Amino acid sequence: MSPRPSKATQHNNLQAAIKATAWRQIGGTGAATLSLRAIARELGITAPAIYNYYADRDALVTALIIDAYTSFGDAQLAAHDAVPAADLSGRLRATGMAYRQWALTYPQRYMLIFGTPIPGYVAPHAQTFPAAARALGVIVGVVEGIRAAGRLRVEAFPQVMPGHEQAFEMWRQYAGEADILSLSVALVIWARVHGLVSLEIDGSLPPFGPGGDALYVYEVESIIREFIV
Amino acid sequence: MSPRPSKATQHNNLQAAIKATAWRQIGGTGAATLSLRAIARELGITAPAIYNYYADRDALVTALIIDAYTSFGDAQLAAHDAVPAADLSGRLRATGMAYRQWALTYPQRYMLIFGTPIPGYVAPHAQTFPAAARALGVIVGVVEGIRAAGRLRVEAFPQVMPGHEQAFEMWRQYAGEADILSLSVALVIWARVHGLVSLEIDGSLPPFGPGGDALYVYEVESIIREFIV
DNA sequence: GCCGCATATTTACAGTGTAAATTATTCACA
DNA sequence: TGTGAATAATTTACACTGTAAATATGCGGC
Repeated sequence: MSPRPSKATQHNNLQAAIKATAWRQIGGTGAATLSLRAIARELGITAPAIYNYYADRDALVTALIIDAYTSFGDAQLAAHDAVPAADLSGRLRATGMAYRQWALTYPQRYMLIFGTPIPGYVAPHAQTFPAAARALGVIVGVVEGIRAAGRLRVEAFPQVMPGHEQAFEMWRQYAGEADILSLSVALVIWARVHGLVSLEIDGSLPPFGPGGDALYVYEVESIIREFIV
Repeated sequence: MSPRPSKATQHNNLQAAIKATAWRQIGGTGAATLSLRAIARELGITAPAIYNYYADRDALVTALIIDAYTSFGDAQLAAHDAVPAADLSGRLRATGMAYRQWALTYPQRYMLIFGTPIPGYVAPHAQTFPAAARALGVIVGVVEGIRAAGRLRVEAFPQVMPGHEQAFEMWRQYAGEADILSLSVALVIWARVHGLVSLEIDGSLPPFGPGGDALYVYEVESIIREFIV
């Protein structure tokens, strides 16, 4: 085989094909067993060829994580937009339910985002942050909407440690203007749904109710009752 | 070097030494980069020698997870026993705070338990369950104490899906007698603290309050207010 | 004294990511 | 149109990984 294939036999977009194949393998055996050589094998090329498109395996994983966040954000935005802005609790409920639904539909993507799928890999927050903020910013926006309407119930809610407000500045930049209180409350809501969902995906939770989602529904309703006045 | 070292130069307890070395490496570079060969190198033996003590790498990891759960359980029990049984909210607060404290003290152990540290490794729940139930059973016991005192506030709390009660039978067996409602409530409490702690360990949360623990304290107090009447 | 078991070593194999050198194709410009 | 540079792949090589198989040595019991 010639070192450089003629344009006819060449993948028109190898960069995308590599990512697509990676997703297929992740969907099968999980993100942990992702292998550059296996991807290359499936694409009929050799492993080092991938280095023309991704600096190393970590760069590929980072691209996958960003894709996953984008897919996640799409689901969040769709749920958000399906409810009229006036229905504050409806939007919180819709985005909350969509959070779990997306995670259960794409458990591998969820673990790719929130787990530590690859040995030695640490997510470069600087690169993934925009996509992450877009996705998680939806809930932030919902909470901000509640606060702007004067219906956010919080008393003595803790404030971020002095000197660490900068962590929230990035959020504002990517997720739209939002009060620091809204951001803080959104964080704790995020933590609650994330806790339940990650345990469920891990198989540590038995299903509740006839649909298996009763515990999650209970928690979402509990969040609505606690934070919306 | 002789295939079998004379008893003088031999480790008196190689099984334990292997585990200890593994812990040291995990404490350094994290659980992801754990390597049998590196452990052997550090102990001055060859890698296959480890197979005399652990069937394969997964078996070693499983032993480490059980150890981590045991350490975790010790911390939970210590916090539990430090508060008199009559102080229901005090016990819930103490175990809740100890949960985060242990996780921040041993983040690698926490990730070993709740993450997916090794490629292709899936925790054999059947083996880890006893140690896990001992640790997580402390909160179950606290909630059961609240319920037995008639001070558990729940309304319309969801019930486990019909046919899945068996998942709770195991809990009862290892974590002591407890009402199925107490187990269910303990699960959702567990999910809440786990959500916050895992995000904090992941670096996704900025510190709150002067001590950095204000958001967690807020959540624990919120749990106490919500579930104790 | 010898046999057998336990405990290691050596060797080997199939993987992995990735660096370096090489080669063929394609494109831009004189 | 021809030539040189850039591009996109190859082959080769290295240092790892877990682990299976065969082998050798130390030690305790008959």
